[in-house]
Amino acid sequence: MSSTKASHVSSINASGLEAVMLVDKRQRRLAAGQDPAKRQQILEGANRVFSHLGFDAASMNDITREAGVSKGTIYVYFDSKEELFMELCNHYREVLFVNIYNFLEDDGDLREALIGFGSALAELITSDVVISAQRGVIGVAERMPSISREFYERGPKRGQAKLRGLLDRNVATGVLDIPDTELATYQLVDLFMSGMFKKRLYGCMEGPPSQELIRRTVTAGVDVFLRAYRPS
Amino acid sequence: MSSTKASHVSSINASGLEAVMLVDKRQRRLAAGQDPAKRQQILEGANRVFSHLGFDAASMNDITREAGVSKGTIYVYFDSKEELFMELCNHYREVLFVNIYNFLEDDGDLREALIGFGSALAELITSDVVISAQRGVIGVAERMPSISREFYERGPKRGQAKLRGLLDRNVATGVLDIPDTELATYQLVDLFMSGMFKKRLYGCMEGPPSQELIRRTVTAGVDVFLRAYRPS
Amino acid sequence: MSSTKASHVSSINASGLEAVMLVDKRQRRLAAGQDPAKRQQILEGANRVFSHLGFDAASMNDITREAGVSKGTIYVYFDSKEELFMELCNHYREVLFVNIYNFLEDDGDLREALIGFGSALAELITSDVVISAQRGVIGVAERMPSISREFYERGPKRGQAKLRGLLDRNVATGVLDIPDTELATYQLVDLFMSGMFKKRLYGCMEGPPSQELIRRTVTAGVDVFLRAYRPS
Amino acid sequence: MSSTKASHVSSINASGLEAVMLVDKRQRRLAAGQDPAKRQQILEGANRVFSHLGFDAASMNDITREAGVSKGTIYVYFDSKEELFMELCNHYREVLFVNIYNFLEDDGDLREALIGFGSALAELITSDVVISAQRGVIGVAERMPSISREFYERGPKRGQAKLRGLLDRNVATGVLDIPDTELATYQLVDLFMSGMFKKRLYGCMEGPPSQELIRRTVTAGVDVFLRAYRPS
DNA sequence: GATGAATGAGTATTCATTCAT
DNA sequence: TATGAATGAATACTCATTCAT
Repeated sequence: MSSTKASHVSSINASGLEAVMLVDKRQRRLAAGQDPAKRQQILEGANRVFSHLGFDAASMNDITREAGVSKGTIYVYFDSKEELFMELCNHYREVLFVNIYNFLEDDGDLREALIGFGSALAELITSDVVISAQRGVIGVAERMPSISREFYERGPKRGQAKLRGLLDRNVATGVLDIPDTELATYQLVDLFMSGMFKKRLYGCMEGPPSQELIRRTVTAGVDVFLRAYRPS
Repeated sequence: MSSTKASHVSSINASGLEAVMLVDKRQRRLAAGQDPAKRQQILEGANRVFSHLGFDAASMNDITREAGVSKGTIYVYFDSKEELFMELCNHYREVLFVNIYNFLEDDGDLREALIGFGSALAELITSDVVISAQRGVIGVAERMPSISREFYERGPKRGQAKLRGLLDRNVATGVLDIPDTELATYQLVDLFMSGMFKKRLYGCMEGPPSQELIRRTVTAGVDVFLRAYRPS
Repeated sequence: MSSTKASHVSSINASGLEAVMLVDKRQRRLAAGQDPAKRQQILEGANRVFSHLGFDAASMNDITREAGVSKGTIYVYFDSKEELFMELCNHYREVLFVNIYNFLEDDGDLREALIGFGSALAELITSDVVISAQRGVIGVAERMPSISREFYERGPKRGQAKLRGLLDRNVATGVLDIPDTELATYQLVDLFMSGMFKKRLYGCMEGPPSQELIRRTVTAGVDVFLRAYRPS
Repeated sequence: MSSTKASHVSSINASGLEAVMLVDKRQRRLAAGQDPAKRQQILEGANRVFSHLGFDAASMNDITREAGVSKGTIYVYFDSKEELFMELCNHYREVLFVNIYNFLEDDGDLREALIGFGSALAELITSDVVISAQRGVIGVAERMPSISREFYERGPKRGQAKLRGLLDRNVATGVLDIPDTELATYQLVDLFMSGMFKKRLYGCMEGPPSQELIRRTVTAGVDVFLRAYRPS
């Protein structure tokens, strides 16, 4: 299962995004700034550059080179470097988190469901792509608060809500005994990646954690959670 | 006790740092780059600017203006913008974390000790100063990994080690039953500030959390931890 | 003959260099840093500024203003101020010395040939353009020895070699009796411009010497040389 | 004889300049900017720095360090960096050329006298100290023409006059047959150091020429001169 | 519509000069 | 009087943005 997810993260660029490229090639020419394939091409180049360098150190020339489009063209699609960055964040947020919530639909065993979702989430959030994105977004949080806020609210927070729904349902059926499910959700998500998230963010863990480490951490986290919140 | 600490964080600038400024004014003049008061003045200005703008967007001119010193003077005290930033990180790390570990020396009630330490740590880490510092450091992690890594290793990681000592001692005496205390330490620290840390980092929580919210979150976290790891 | 050359030196900027500017204007646009006219424009501005101020005192802003190009453009054509200066030296060396050696091909009367070549060389070397270049190059000789060395080796030294060839041929045919033609060549070149070169270099002679003065000095020098080295 | 001169050049700093330091130590304190020893100390430091770096690249801090005086003190003795440089040039010109004309007083053999004087002059002018000074002076000739002009007029030119006197006397007595002794003087001086002066100035000859090379060059030059101007 | 050469305000850093001690 | 810390204008160089082609 988590091996399925593994391909999820790493193939984001290839599959998740190209869907948008199904352009109607019949029309002779697209209006300025209207070709989704070109837009996509720019976003992908920008992503590679911003990921490696961060917002400030990335130059529009770098992006130009990486995307294979001219400077002028970029400015037709995006008003400024800042807007390009914001759109990039929005874009990836949509794409990355789109499939992750399926794990929560399952009505099978609670522990299994939590471990499955937790593993997928932990893998995604500690992946190179997402760590870079988070760093970029956190780095400009002070200057462009809306970007990072939105990133969080539409990304992690939405996951939180879905997860909370699952917990609520289990509280209702008496499987769990949780006084404050909002707080418990935060706790559970943190427990999913204890010892991995911060290390990754600060660069103290070189690459993404192994499947095995993720599985071990998530399992331990879920068990702590269940021992604490299962009715005695 | 934690209320004592509360003043600790918010008065860092006023109390913690000015101690150094008690310079013997009798001596003729201080050597170039040797006046601690001036050094402090520069660090404080730099802190304000870096906090608001991040490393890249902050200009030395901004810092000059904010610190009220001339450009030349800054370069007498710090070799470069980068060094100034690193020194700032080191400085605050030293000052901020210096007193926090006292809570772990207590040999009183375990739950009380954890709640005391957790509250102090959560307050510190979600404070404006420290959030800004973390953002700055995370923002440049891709390009200057040594800075952020060092920040983590000398800050959070050191706290982790101290806390783990306490857990180990309680496992030895049979008060706790923990298979992997390293992992458990990470879990506990995350539980201290579930729902607060990320929100703060991403700018989704405007100011620092209230004393009351901290206390509530920490207590809930500690209780989850103890329920999960207390021998049945 | 030397009057033909006279126009050579003073019209260098107008004629010698603009030849390159005959660009085919049909092509769409020239690649960055590839337009010879613009390159020339920058070199001419730089020449004016470096000539008046020397390498260090000349600022890139001055050159920007004088050349009528933007700073960015200069940096597309030349990597640095230093490189611009070196290219300028190379450029003028090539252009200025290109036609001077024709006088040495002549197989007419030796005295006439020496006077013709000496006049052309003296006029060139004491011209405003070349005096400025030499000053610039000598001024940085201590710090950037490669520039000035190259200037000498590709400029004066090469002329020396050609001239020595002529002397060698005349020694072989018994027209001259010279024990050391290398030294004799240096002597002859110095005799060409005795009393003019140093005065010009040190700024003691305001403008370039008159045609008449050059002719007189060169003739006298050649006669000294021939009296000394003609077989008795 | 030329070995005596050799020590002349290399001991300039030690002997020639300290004479000025014979200060009357009885007076309690010297007026600001009036202590010749301190002035000398500054000039020596400045000389070392300007020689190695040239006018522009030399910083007042370098001079401060090298001279062992404070910045303020330098500005008491010299109004500006520029004035310091000018004074330095004047100073060294006086000292260096002061003893060289003794060779011209001799009323012995003409050839011997010319070789003696020529050797001393060539050694002096191609010495490290004087080459550095000339480079410095030539490098700023465009911006500060008075400095370099004065350097030439009081240095080389004055020597020229003395030498011309000797030639004139020999023309009067029929030993030489020279139509234009002014020009002949320039020719003779150039012949003294053919192949050495320019090479040294442009940095194509690493250190000062050997005694042997000087002797050889001067002798050859004098012989050319005499063959050309001795009455047949 | 797409291009990329040109622009010039902005950057970090240096250094001649001043002036409080 | 001598000092050297402080100043801030000036420097070489970069890069987001524009606009002629």
